Amino acid sequence: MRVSQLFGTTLRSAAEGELISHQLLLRAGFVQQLAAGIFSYLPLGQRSLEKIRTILREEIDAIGGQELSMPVVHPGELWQRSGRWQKVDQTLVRFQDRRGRDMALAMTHEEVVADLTAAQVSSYRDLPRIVYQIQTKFRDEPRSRGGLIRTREFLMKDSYSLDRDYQGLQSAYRRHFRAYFRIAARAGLPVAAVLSDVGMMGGGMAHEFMYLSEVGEDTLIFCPSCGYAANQEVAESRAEAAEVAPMVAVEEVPTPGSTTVAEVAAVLGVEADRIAKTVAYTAEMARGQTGTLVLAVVPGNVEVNLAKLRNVTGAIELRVATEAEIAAAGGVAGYMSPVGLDKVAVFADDRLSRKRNLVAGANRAGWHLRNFNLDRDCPTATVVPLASVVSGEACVNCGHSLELRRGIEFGNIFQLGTEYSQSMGATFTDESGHSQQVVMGSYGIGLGRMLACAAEEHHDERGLALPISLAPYQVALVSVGADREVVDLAERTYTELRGLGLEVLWDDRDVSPGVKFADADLRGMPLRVTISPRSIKAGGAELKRRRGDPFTVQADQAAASAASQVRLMEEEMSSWVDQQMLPVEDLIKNTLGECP
RNA sequence: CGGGGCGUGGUGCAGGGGUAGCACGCCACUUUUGGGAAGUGGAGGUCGCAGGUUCGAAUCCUGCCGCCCCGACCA
Repeated sequence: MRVSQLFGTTLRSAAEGELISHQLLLRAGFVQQLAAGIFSYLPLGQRSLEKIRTILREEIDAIGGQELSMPVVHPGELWQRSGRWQKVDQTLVRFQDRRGRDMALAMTHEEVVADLTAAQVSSYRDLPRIVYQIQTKFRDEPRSRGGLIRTREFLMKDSYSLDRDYQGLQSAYRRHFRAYFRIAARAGLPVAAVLSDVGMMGGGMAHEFMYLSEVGEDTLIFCPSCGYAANQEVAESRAEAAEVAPMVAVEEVPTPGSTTVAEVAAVLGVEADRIAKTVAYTAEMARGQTGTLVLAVVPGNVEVNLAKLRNVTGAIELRVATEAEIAAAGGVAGYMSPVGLDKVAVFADDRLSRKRNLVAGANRAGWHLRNFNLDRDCPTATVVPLASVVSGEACVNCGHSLELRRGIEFGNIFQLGTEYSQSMGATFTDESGHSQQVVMGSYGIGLGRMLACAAEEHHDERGLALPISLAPYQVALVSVGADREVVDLAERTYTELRGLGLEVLWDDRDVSPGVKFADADLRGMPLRVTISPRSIKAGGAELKRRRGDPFTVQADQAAASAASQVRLMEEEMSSWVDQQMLPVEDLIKNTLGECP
């Protein structure tokens, strides 16, 4: 491709966006935004995306995946059958066709896969199978973020495993686990697998693959000693020993004006963790239904974990209750506790049941209670882990002190089980002639996000520095000036490079050399071949890696040398991948157990 | 949805009741050609939208819309 013919230009500056990946992808002319969270991919971005597609196809094919393609528009009836029509909030875009039928834009494809399976699979001989597609999803996120990190319309590789039993599911899960590490490594991304919430997918175990980054939106809990890794949404810590002090009678104490944990702690002279903090939420149990009040009680030094609360309440949406809602239930904002509020569902963090004689609200303005004991004073509470794990708490497995990191979710894997098979009637006949439900797994990777992560990981002050596996072109050919000799050699080298099967972007524009170099760097071209009066005088052509030192090769060897440089970079990449894969088998054994 | 910020040529910005400006980019010609060249000439803007105030609105007022950032959600 000649730059003079390329659709799309580089920009000197970009105002939009905080994230470096967002800015660079805009400036390098990879993407252009159409609306909030909706992007076009320009030819350069499209080529990088195509490389990602190829990696995904190769790796999912390698574990037995078969590519297919499913619709973007689904009949609402399908989602009604699975129950998600009611469960999922506005993230699922609903509309009606001309006949007034409910329709939905695909945000994921479990329903459709299960529906396909119902028709295509009928015998145990038809299992196991893995099917996948690389296709557009639309999720009307409340807020898109960080350029390509979170968009509303995005490309996703989604695969689905179909098995006759849970042992088969384990095997498919494991193969995806391994493949995801390879996929990330081939994109130059170091990732960690963490236990995760199943969210709207339902089902059993789930892992997220996280690219560790300070700009990540997720908080992750790691144990440096035993390798425990979990998203904070589901992370657990080891329980402290129960206190043995005798329970003392409850006593009301005045705390006028003290409505926060810090204020109450100061007034009463206790530590924050000696306070039972009560937070009221309004829980929406189904779409369109009026909310009901639920109380979450946690130690004053930690936060209520909404993912955990959502799971334990079964709510589809939770928001902090208003003062009016609290008052309607008999509570007083700032002085709340579950004591005496019989009609409200109460969920309490298990840490509280091991503590004795705490401070709690008195449900009376200006007053708190001393000597609150969860078991005695609120026996109706559901006691579960409800608070977020914080840095320094003890690992559930080994007791070592836990650490917090930030990460961007690049992919996830879910063990779904038979939930969708059941609602769509995906069954098969086993050897004994009995009908069984197909056991499903679901596995996603966002392509645009993967590109954004790669840009976060691989850049410098000059621009992108994508790994050769993702760069839109392997070689930037830069011709300097319009001398006959230069143009002839450039023309010849361009032809030869392409003849050798290399992807070349020739900057043949009539602009100054500085512009060409700056653009090649900004676009992150892995290898630069410069042909100029100076390089010819020095013996031929100059080769330079994106972050390496330049060297000169003979004119008639320019293409061949460039080709061997490219091959070298590809080999380096693949040995890096091998190195990344070294610990993975042990990791699988440790996190998923011995292979079934 | 709550909070904050911003909407002015392609891009980045200034202006703040009376002529719409700057830089980069773009077009033409000339001179240039190793790290975002120089000169000359030129094209390009319903100042987000609607209403209002005013002799007069990009500017003031009201409402709406859009985008970015922070929170609740996700690949």
